[in-house]
Amino acid sequence: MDTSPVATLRHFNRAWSQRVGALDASFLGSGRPLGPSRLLFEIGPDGVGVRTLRRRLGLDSGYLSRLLRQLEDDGLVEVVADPADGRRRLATLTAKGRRERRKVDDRSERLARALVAPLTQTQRSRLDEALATAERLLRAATVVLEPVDALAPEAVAAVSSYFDELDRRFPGGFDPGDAIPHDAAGFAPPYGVFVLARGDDEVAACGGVQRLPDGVAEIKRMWVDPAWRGAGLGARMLGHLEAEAARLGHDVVRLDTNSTLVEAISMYEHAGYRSIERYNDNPYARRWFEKRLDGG
Amino acid sequence: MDTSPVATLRHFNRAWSQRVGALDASFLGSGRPLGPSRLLFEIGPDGVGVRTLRRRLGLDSGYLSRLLRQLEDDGLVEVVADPADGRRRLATLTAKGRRERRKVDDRSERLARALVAPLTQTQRSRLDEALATAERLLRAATVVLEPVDALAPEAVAAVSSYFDELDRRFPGGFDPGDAIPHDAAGFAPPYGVFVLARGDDEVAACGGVQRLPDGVAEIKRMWVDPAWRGAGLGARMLGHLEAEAARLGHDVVRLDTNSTLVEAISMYEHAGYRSIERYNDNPYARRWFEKRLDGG
DNA sequence: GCGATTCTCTGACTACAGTCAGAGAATGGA
DNA sequence: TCCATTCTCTGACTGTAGTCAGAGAATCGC
Repeated sequence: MDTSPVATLRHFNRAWSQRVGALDASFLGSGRPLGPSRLLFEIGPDGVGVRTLRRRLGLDSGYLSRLLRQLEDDGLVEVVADPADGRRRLATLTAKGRRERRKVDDRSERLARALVAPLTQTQRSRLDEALATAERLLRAATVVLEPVDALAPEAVAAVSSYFDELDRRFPGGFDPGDAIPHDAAGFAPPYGVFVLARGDDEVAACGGVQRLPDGVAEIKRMWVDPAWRGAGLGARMLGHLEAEAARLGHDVVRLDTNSTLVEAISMYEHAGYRSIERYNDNPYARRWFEKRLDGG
Repeated sequence: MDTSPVATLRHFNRAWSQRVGALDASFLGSGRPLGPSRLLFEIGPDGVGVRTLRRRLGLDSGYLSRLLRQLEDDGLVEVVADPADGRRRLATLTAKGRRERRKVDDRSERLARALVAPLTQTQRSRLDEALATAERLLRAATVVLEPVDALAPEAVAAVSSYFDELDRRFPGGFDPGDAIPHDAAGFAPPYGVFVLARGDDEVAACGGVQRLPDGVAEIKRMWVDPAWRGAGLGARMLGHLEAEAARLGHDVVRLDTNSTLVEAISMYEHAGYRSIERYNDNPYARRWFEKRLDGG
């Protein structure tokens, strides 16, 4: 039933935080409070902008500033102005900071190791698989879909990744031409929409709806980042775009695809799309699909 | 490899605490800090001893006392002296406290529900299964085995549960007679040992080693609590008892069992035991096994 | 019955996490 | 060039979590 995963989730949460919460508390063992330790981790070996840190850790700017100052006083990080924009500042680890970070890392690693030590090899693989599955699903569950301007930098980046993938997968490659600016007009309200799926501050998927000349809706540029595949994000995006199309007043959606994209084709068929005749002159398309939104 | 579950574990921990840590923080939404909220939960509908609370939550006695006082002032709990022992105190929820507890519970439930809401039914079941598997394995991994006196209350309770199970499973029932006090002598050092597996403050499994009249070691009273089965605890206990036998100077161990206990038999065979002739006059035994500890 | 022990409570702290308001430098757009 | 905005930092707070020492009542073991 529906209640089961919820109960399991809550139950698991208690068990987990009792046992493995120790992995966080391990930061404490380093003689440094949690805040600075997490920060040390998040800065990473290559340094990062203060602004990014603030967003990633969800900290108050004043608080973060003080934490950084503390680490700086201990000689673990260096904070310098961003040469590209004097308002921003960049934090990097010093040699001492990198050592310290490794120490905390080792500590956490040892704790994790000790935790699984009593398990047999088989049980460890089962645990590994279970946690990986759970994480993938949880990550996918917390992805949020939101409409954006098709020319917003993140949108452009996502579509470019999509085109790059097409170029790698199509036997003859793929030439986008001026597709991005050309699409943008079609994805703009009130006749279309472009949607980004965001998780962990990353773009996980994208897709858009536009109106074909004959008034029917078309779904285009649907793409899921490889790192996010296998958790039903494609189907969710598809459903979301269909709902958007319906909201825009359509009761039929179409889409085209290339025979190479077998996962996509099976997803469309699974979602109730049926094959139709060529409805456009897209030179890369080999298959055309249509779905009635009222369930017909 | 060995490193993989460790990496997954640590990775999962980050993802989990970022997303689902919200389930804890949800306590905060009740206008009450985490400490008192957790306490409200742990007291439960039936009330509980303060001492138990302290152990379960791992709190300082002074701190706990203050937390309880706070909840008492809010009219949520009542703390009264234990009639059986005037030093101890018992905490119970008032009607208002029960309402408040339910409110927090609902809140957490809703959050968990919202978390899995974007997933399809199939994905939810997969998540459910993955989390349940992970929890079972983690619980098993944190079980600790330790030698105890065979007449300690927990040991007696465990063996009694074992006998009860035999009585239910054997076609003709099982009569323990004076087995418990009789065993105790054999399990006592220096010739024997009795081991309890403890997890979550519960007894998860038990088992003992004693010396047969002919000088060979015998493993007896091995039992895993039904709630803890399916995570390899039996095999772990068996291995542990073999190691204990070796430590006591033996290089051969024997054990007997009833044909009804099929899981046990397959575990013994899997662990390298081979069937032998009857070596004792146990009226309930139908199968007898032996294993050389040096690997022969 | 008496001393040692167990159990809870009080007082006096400390450290950590985080918020809020506002100042000041750098930048971008009209 | 100037005004609004962005970004970081400082000062002044608040609340929560938790520790430590010790007092006082009840109980246990002899």
